Amino acid sequence: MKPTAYIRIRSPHGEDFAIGPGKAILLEAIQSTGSISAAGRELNMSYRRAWLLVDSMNRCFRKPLVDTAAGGRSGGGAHVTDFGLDVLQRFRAMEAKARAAIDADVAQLFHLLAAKRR
Amino acid sequence: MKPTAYIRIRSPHGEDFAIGPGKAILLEAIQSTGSISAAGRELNMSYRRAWLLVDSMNRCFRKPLVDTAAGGRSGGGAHVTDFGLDVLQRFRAMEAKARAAIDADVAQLFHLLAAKRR
DNA sequence: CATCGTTGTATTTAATCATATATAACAATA
DNA sequence: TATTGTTATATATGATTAAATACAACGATG
Repeated sequence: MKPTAYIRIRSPHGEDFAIGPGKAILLEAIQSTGSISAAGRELNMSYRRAWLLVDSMNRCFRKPLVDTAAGGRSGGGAHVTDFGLDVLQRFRAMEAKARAAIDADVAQLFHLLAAKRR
Repeated sequence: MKPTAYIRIRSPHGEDFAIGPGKAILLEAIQSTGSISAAGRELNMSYRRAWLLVDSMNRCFRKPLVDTAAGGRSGGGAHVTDFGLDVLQRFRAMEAKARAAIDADVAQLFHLLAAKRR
């Protein structure tokens, strides 16, 4: 297993991060499942935790990344807004660029890491 | 205040990170103070926490990044090894490269963030 | 050999975070 | 209007993490 470089963007105000690897995955799970609770189940996290992450994202950015609706035949649901999709794509693009920029360095650093846990 | 992109390197084995922004700052504080406890005081963290971070680094890598000595006139101390300095410089270089690679994207993303906390 | 401040470790206490559980509001549909 | 599964929220319990405290070992020096 290769070492991995993670990047995350801290909001200029507040304490929490605007977006990172975990929130990106959650957005993608909401996209594919159509609800916060289903996404939470898929990612093995409690509904509360998933909701909290969504709420944090929606509050960090100018506009909601996820729109929600309670009620209806299927109980309701959630979907990633166009704005949310834009942010997600930007984040993934940034990840890719950062990774490409330090790929060789990560490989070198790998050789400095201990072979086994100790 | 501008939003900041953080990168950290996860060790290929184990759960903890090999190095990240916090450990880099700690290494620099050990460099300038000559001891783990003084570095901890400078960074407003408990000695235990600072020691735990140092121990984690030393175990993640092939060789110690910090050498320690107990006893002596001044009680003892710690210093960043040549190997540790190499790792630190590599990390700072990776940070700089990653930052340069996504600098423009971070600036754009800034405009998508909420102006005030909400 | 007594002193010094640090390292390394253990133990206890406090604080924080995560999970589990419960429940009201919701709105489309049969 | 009864049913449905979700959203949104509150509360309580458990788990995890962090801090506070204590103390033995260390070794150069006077």
